[in-house]
Amino acid sequence: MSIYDSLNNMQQEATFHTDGPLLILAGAGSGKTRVLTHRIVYLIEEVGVNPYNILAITFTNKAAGEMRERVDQLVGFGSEAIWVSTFHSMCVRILRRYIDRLGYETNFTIYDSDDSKTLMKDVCKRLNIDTKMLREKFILGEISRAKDELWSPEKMRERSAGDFQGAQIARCYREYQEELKRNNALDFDDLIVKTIELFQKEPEVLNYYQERFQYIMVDEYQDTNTAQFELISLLAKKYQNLCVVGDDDQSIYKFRGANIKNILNFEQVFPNTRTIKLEQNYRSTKRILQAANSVIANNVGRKDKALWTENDEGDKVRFLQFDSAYDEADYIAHNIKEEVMDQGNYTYSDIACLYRTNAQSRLLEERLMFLSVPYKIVGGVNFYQRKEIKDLLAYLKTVDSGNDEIAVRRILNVPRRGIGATSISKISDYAAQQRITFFEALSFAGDAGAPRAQGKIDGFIEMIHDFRKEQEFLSLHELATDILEKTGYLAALRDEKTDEARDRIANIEELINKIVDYENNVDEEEPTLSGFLEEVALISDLDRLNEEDDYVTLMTVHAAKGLEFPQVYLSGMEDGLFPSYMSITSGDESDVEEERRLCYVAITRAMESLTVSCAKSRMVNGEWRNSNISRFVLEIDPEVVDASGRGMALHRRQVLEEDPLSSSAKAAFSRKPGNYTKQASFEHREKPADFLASMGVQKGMSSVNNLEEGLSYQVGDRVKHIKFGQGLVTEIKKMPKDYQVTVEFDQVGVRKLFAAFAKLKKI
DNA sequence: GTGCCTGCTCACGGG
DNA sequence: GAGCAGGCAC
Repeated sequence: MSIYDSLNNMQQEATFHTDGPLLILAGAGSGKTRVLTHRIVYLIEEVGVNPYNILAITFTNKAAGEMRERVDQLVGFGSEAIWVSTFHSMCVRILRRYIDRLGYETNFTIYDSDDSKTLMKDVCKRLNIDTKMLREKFILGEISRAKDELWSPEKMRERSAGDFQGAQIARCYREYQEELKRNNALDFDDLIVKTIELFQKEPEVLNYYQERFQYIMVDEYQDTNTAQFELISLLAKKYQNLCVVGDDDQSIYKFRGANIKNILNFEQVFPNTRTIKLEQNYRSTKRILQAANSVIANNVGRKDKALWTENDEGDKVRFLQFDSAYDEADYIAHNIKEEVMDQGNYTYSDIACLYRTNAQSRLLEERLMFLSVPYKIVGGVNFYQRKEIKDLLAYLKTVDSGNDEIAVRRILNVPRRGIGATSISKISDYAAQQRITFFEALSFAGDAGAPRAQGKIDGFIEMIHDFRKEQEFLSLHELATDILEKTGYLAALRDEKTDEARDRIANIEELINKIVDYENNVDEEEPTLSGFLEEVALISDLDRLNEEDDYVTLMTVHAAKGLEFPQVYLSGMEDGLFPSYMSITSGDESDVEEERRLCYVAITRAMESLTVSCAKSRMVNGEWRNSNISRFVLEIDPEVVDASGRGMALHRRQVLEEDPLSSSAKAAFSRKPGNYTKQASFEHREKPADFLASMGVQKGMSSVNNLEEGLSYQVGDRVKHIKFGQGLVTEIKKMPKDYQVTVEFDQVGVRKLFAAFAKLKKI
């Protein structure tokens, strides 16, 4: 009896085929992750491959985390030597080591799309391009496409001969790359492109990694683009031990340059490829699989295949149409609570709510929170795009290295120091002229033509230098806290005394918590500022720590790829939302086909129970929009659909009776989005006086003594937190400048908080 | 240089 | 609905 006995014939064949190129065409739920992980074990234990020589690439951080876990469980000793990572994090790791050979410093920063946009704005200004006519976003999109295809600015210029707009974009591209380099920064696409450049320019570096990664596996292969394919080809060229796993029906990243030819032409590029098809589904009931199959069958451009299962028939797919998106969200939240609390059929973590766009999470969040149903939103870059978070990160980046102009400029006058836009742009031009960094140029504000600002700027420079010195004896979260205090950033927010400012403070607190999490969980080396910044640059979801907690998962269908849940709610199934308006009106039927594949992915996430819902009317961009039932819903084989549900009207009455906030709840729905601060809004509503009092108490706290007096609670007390709700204080630990309070919250479990930030209030 | 108001634009997905 | 650029008054 071996661990491989549990695999079916095809799975075994894939597992045991270790030498030479291997293409696994794996349908949804056909156990491809099992094959990949077992294959890794087989390589190590039977073939005798050193774990150090294995590379496994996944598409999302979540997938990488899950694969890592499964591999660790199966392999045991030595598994940590295996590289399991996303394309992007693999490239970061390589570039941190060798990018100096391309003339960058190894402590480069990574620009997110907002940073890129800011930079492009500058570039356009410099090139006299009217961004009303030619939008930055459009230019960046074109540049990104060029990078996906590995076109240099030069190549782009050649290709756009005779095309005025194309030529302009090519100019922007060149200028943009120069600016990035001057800032010692890379954007997301550059991570891939520069790694390829490195490999092409430095054969011995390539050789090193070819020797290192003798066995390479790529998951979600259908979503790789040309650049990623080139990268893998380079790495696998020497040993040819490349195993890719993909499913053309689940290709959902065409918008990002995914090139389906990478699958279709694999056998040509890698001769002697062995191709194995996995067609038995182990995940879903027959009816769910039938629903998925009947939808995807409507795609014309696809390889015909037959996914089948030996699983039970299962329940029919439930379909419900509601009057409004409020009703829909409300129903889902109630239904989840009922399933878990009353019927005990499922735990919260068995359940996922999927939707097409991130914006749809707001209503669900609101209702789940109201019913105290624990939930977590996966993905959604919201948190790290918030102004206050970006500000604090910009401070940390500047302290870490002044090279990143975008970061320095972001905070030079935040909070206000009387350094205006005119001075900033003069210094920026001067820096470009002198070929020095913006931060260096700050010392020459006079020469740059802004002599009057020099005094204020010197104060800023000195402050940054002070923080750099402090770094030596402060931990990261202490440094962050110190920055917030000394710059007056927090004080400015506290003085505002608006709901919005309080939300921002809560978000900052969340970031501090994340820093502490990082400090506690970084295993390889010492926690460093650069290390933390690197992590947040690539990971949008640091919250992987509470994995054992029981919560409902909310995410977009894109984010759900590769995952499975016993019970799935698929909401917002309306024409114009899913499939998106853009795909319907583009005139290109293949756009709708990509949406249909996305729908196929959504349906195949469900193992036992699938509820599909839509709303007749929904608030979109400030106005009510009426929609029809999604064409995809109508494509589901009627045999497997139960559309008799009419619980919504009944249910609504019930809600009005038991929900004292329901009138104001509607108003609350229209509050600004804030995945991380919603509870705060409700808390304000309930006890504004308490909340204000706790804000006031915090204001004067700067020294430990003050603070000690200011702590209105002790171990054993029940306290209330604006975000996490109520809980029990289990420990108070004295820290150099603050107290660390451990609280067991009723809803979110144990959290360690800092007294100066956590506005804990005794109840 | 700052703060406030207005009008415009964008509303799909990921690292 | 919300963020942002541009215009304007101070």
